[in-house]
Amino acid sequence: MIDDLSKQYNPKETEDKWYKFWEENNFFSARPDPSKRPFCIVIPPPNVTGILHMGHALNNTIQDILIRYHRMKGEESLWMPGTDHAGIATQNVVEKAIAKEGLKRQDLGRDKFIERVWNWKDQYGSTIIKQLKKLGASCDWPRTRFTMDAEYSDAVIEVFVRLYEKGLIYQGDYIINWCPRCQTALSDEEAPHKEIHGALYYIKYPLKESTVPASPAGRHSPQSTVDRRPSTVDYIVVATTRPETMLGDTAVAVNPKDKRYKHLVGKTLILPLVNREIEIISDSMVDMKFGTGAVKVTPAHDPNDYNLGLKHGLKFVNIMHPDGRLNENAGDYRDMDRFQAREAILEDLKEKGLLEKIETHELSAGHCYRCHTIIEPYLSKQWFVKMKPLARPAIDAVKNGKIKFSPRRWTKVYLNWMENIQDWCISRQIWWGHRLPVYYCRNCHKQASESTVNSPQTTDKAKAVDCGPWTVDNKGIIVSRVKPDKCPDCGSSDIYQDEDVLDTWFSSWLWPFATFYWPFDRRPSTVDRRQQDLKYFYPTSVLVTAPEIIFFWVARMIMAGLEFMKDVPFRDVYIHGTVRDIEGKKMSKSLGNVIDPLDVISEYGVDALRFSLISITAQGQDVFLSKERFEQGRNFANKIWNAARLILTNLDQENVKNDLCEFFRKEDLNIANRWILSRFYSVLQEVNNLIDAFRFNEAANMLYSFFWHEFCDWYLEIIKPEIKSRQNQVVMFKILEKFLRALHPFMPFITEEIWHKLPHEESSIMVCAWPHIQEQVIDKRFEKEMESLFGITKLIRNLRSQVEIRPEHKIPVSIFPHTKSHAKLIQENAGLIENLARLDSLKVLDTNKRPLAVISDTIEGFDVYLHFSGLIDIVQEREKIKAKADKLRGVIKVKKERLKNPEFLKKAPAEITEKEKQGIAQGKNTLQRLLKMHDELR
RNA sequence: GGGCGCUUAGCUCAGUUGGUUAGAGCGGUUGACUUACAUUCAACAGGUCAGGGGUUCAAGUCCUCUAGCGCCCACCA
Repeated sequence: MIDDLSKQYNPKETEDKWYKFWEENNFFSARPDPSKRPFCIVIPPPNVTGILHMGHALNNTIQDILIRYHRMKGEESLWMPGTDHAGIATQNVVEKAIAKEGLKRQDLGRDKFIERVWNWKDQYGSTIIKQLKKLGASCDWPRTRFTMDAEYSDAVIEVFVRLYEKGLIYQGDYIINWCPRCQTALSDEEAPHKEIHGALYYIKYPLKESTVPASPAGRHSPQSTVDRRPSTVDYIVVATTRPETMLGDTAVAVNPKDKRYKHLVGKTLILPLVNREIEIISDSMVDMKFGTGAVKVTPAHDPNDYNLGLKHGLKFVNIMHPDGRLNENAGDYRDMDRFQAREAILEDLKEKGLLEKIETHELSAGHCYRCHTIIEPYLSKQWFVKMKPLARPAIDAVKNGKIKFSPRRWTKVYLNWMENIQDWCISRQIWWGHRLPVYYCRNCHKQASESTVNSPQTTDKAKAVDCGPWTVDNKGIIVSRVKPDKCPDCGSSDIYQDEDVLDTWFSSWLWPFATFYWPFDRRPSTVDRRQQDLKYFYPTSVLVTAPEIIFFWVARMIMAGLEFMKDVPFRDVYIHGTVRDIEGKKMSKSLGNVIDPLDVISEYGVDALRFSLISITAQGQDVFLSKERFEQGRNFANKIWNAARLILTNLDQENVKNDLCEFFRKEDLNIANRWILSRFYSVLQEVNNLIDAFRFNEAANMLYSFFWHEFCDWYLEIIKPEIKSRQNQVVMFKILEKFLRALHPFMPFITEEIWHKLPHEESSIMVCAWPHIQEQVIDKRFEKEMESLFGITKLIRNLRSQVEIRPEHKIPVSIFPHTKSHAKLIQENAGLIENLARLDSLKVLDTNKRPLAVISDTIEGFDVYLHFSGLIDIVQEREKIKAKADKLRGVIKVKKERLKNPEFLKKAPAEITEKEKQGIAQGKNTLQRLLKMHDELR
């Protein structure tokens, strides 16, 4: 059992083995248990198309730590897994796949295409799950849910119908974010704005009839002073960043206060290239300072202009096909791509002398979050959720602390968004997703199919509506959980379903309860057990996620939870940082700066990946990664492995077998054992607090430095000479065993592997109890005393190193302890120091009279004399001592001044003043000794 | 245009509610194959905590201003 321990830890031999073992034993399974507290995390469902990246690795490691920790603490801990159907992303992936066969989705037709997506999902959809298993994720896998499962879809439909019935879902024609490549509407969140280097084009719009200017109006560029002398105004200059939209202009607007244009309001312009007559209107929305102060109004292609259009009763001229080409309303530019048309239009304007100038202009435009195409603001009929009523309780829940964000600063981000929330466009013109439970009676609602302009099958019929707003006519619209047989109004059976599907996030926002099969009434057979599950685990405990999906998902889950469950979906939201490369760039495939977690796993091991990732993730700060970072984790695993080897090869299992729970009486323990026990439980206490506060990196680093620097470097070295003593056997075994438990959530595989080599009762470390704090063994005095002995040891090592005494050369050392208790400490532990500092002998002096031929130093409570007769650089030594003394003098001076300050004495707490006093006394003492040494050294 | 974060050792970063002489990992220098580990051990070097001003007995930590970097949000054509 012991001989097979190799010198190096080999993760490959353990990882798959133990994962299989855990799964086979159902250790990840959680069931409602009234005798235990529930702890539940729902996984942020990765896309079915997903491949594990560092963001997943970090996110899921944190969740696994929490789950394993709470499980060991005796809470019934459920980690609910699943995947997201990720409408657009998945559709894009499958479209790419069939493109290799030369097919478009339209060639297959809707049903065949959907079938292909399901096939694809069956074949590749479990990749990400397998990878999460590789990471060690202890999810309750048999519960795995998919947002397109039949039962999950029931929840989606239920929610749609309820919201519709409550008047919170409506259909209407609005300007939405349109991706011409994906050919679907997007929500505002799915169209993030990015800076682009654009231009501001100044275009002349001729007046139908020239007028004499009342003032030098009509010329607006401040620079143009030379050529400004038209006696008449025969045009107005407008500035635009998207000249191609001029084809859809139906007005030019100016500010009513703008003196330059006051006399022109109401006059008619001739829209160049199109020769449409358009009116000059006035509206306070227009910013006089921007551009020329005159703005072209394109109600069908700009959200602001849309509002102006409604307000002033303007025409809405749609000039674009859904794929971004211009339509028949664009005249000569018909069928050109929107950017191609821009060039052509500019060319033509220039030729006609109507392009006054072009300025470079930085602007930001929405980009499709799936394909990065520039978004087109596009007028179309879509479905929306009214958000304000849902937001109100969700704001309250965070404000009154029912939900807490960590780090706290995200609260503000959340509240800011919530308080300015806009209605949510939820219909998508793609095929992969939940069909809207909306049906139309062809008889009552003749126009319905025609107004769904974006539906791929519909013709690209241009939309030139005379005026708005459109009355939303609900007649003939049937929103229903099941397809109705006939129209409730007219009785017609000519009924068809809306072609659109729902935004993916419209299913994700139900995740914390839909994964528990809510609503139950639709599947009565399994109601009882499932209801119990939901009741027991909802609200869930913690949501762990990245900042970029606070709006997409977190905020919406809170709203859905409060609306449908009447309770928050989770109590804590832990937001971790974004994983970036070493230059601070976001890791992405296109940048080619990706570090693949699977590569790291095969090179360093899962535990190394997890530990390194966690230890460098400060709370909420972004993570900057390079591959070398994983060496620390690998080295730590190796260190643990080798410490275990040492212990196992020296452990007489009889010593610990029969009395696993027995501790020696405290008084009988030697100082090293007392010390390490005290340290372990001190550290454990901290670790508990840190995990509870989501400070995982600090917890991990605390365990690291305890194990490496205290347990291995000092403790094991101390007991090594007497490693066979029964007391040492029991304590070293105990500490190792408890430490492995505490480390298990961070490094599950190596801890399990070693656990099985130790004498043990439980079948797996992951079902062991989290170590209970033994407060009675925590003793700060012993910790201090031990530190003194370490201090002396270090001081001797330092002196040896200064005079280059070879390690194998044992030398005599004398110590003068300043007090009786110090003397006692040294006398009792002389052997220990002799060993640690490789001494020939350690003599305790009763006077600090300096022996001959020594170098010496002093630390708190002790003078240490190293007997050495060789040559040393006396000048250098004296300088070192002097420098030390000078520094100390400075410290003493500062402290003295502090103590002289009446304000300090009055206001500082007693313990601080006391500390200062002690500090001075000790400092003086040490200083005196240093000076003495300095003088004697010659 | 708002909001947030960062600036601490050569590099990458920790640093809870303000309280001894500011820490870690990596890197550097020196020495060591000490029978658990060279993925190791020991020792050393290295910091005006971005800059200015303020609050306080006490500031890396709180306030304010400035500079640089980064992120998020926003309908200025």
